[in-house]
Amino acid sequence: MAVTKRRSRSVGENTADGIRQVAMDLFYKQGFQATTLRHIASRVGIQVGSLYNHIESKGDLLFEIMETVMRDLLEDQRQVTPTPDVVERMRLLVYHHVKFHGERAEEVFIGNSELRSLSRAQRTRIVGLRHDYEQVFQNELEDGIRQGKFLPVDVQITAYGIIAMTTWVSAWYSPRGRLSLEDIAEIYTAMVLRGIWNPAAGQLETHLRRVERDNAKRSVAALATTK
Amino acid sequence: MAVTKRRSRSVGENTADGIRQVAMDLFYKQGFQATTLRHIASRVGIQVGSLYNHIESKGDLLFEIMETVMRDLLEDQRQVTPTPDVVERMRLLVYHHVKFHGERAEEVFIGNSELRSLSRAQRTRIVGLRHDYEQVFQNELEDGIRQGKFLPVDVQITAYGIIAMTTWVSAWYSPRGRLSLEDIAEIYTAMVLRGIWNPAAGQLETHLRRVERDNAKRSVAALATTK
DNA sequence: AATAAACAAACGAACGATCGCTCACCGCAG
DNA sequence: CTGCGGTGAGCGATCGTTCGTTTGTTTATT
Repeated sequence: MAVTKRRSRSVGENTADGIRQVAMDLFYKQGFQATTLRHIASRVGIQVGSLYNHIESKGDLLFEIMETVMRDLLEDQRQVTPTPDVVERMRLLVYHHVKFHGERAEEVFIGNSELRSLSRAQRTRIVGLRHDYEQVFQNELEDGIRQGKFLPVDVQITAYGIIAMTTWVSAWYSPRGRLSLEDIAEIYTAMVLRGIWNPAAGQLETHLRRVERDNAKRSVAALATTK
Repeated sequence: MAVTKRRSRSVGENTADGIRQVAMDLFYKQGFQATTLRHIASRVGIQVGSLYNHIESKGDLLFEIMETVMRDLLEDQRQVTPTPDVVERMRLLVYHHVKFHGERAEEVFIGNSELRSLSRAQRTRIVGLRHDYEQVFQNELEDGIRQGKFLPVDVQITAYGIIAMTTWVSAWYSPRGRLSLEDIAEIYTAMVLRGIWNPAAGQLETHLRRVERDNAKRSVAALATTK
């Protein structure tokens, strides 16, 4: 059986994709600056110089990863915005945000921690996308306040808080953890809505019935085991 | 007027403190890996080699900064824990957390973003301190739930959320911003307490009266200007 | 079908720059 | 005159990047 000295073109599906995959993993685990092109190349199974057949530069590789995830995040958000009811819309915004940040934790974490490693132009681009994304939360808050469904909170600070709380999921979530991503998403969804809900607009609980039941079950179980 | 070739010992109060100050600023703005000892030395006004009269190594400099801020944070937290009422205690925990993270945004931001740059032993130490700090939030949540004041939420996920939301203040807060740090702290305090408050325990508003009034004022003003 | 030209992609050595860190030396304050 | 805290040169390592060369495969020509 002859050992092919050079990988056949059809064997390894796509070297460029492999590079991005490996880079994502290493950027996530070690950070951008601490990750070496030689390390990436080694994991891909090629030499350093060969990377440049597929990438423009190390910085460009980072930018590509960050732009891709931000675009996908905005795309995911757009699926929610047509929802007619503002409460349900906000609920879905939070829910989708948590799910996205759990499912694509690596990319999203890089996007949130490596802004500094981008060039000025690249950073401007990414920050712009992030701003568009955050603006949707602020707009929905304003809409809910105008309708009397939400308390007259400060929309900017509140939006920052909601996004920060749910974005941090990407830093600790593990698929092998105690709770499913859907559980976590519903916990935060309920917490957020309760935090901004205007009691004068009636009962919030109809929006959250399933969450209530699940939380109660879990809490009882937890208290039982820790006692 | 004679130019002193070498800085007098009494002029610059303390070189070691200056190094820590400069390092903190640069680690905050550029990240640890991207910050050069030559850059630090230049800003301090000395040569690279002279740094080693005051520091053990670059990595040790980072660790010192992170350990100091974590110790101070825990110290700040301990001032709150004797508060008898669990609701007021939680309120103060959040309030203090926000204020600390605004006032010492640079250090705290470094502590949250440069864990990867520490050695294994150093990281273990810092993560341990962080765990102790977070555990207090979980304990207070459990206490409040047991007393029926808080809803039976998942204490771990909820604590993570509260801490994440309020820690992120360190990433965007500016003393020259629209709101004072006290305003921001009260906004998040109210949001958190509403998010976990058990309606069966009565009205929460007595705990938040001042916040309500301020928020309402601000919101009316905001709507008036954006219309 | 056999051959040749074209091409994409990998190799491997090297470049210049820069990094953290060391060290022999020195000058001023106490 | 002792020693703390500077200087400034330089060490070895490593970084991102470049480039001439080689290799396997595809496409075109005979």
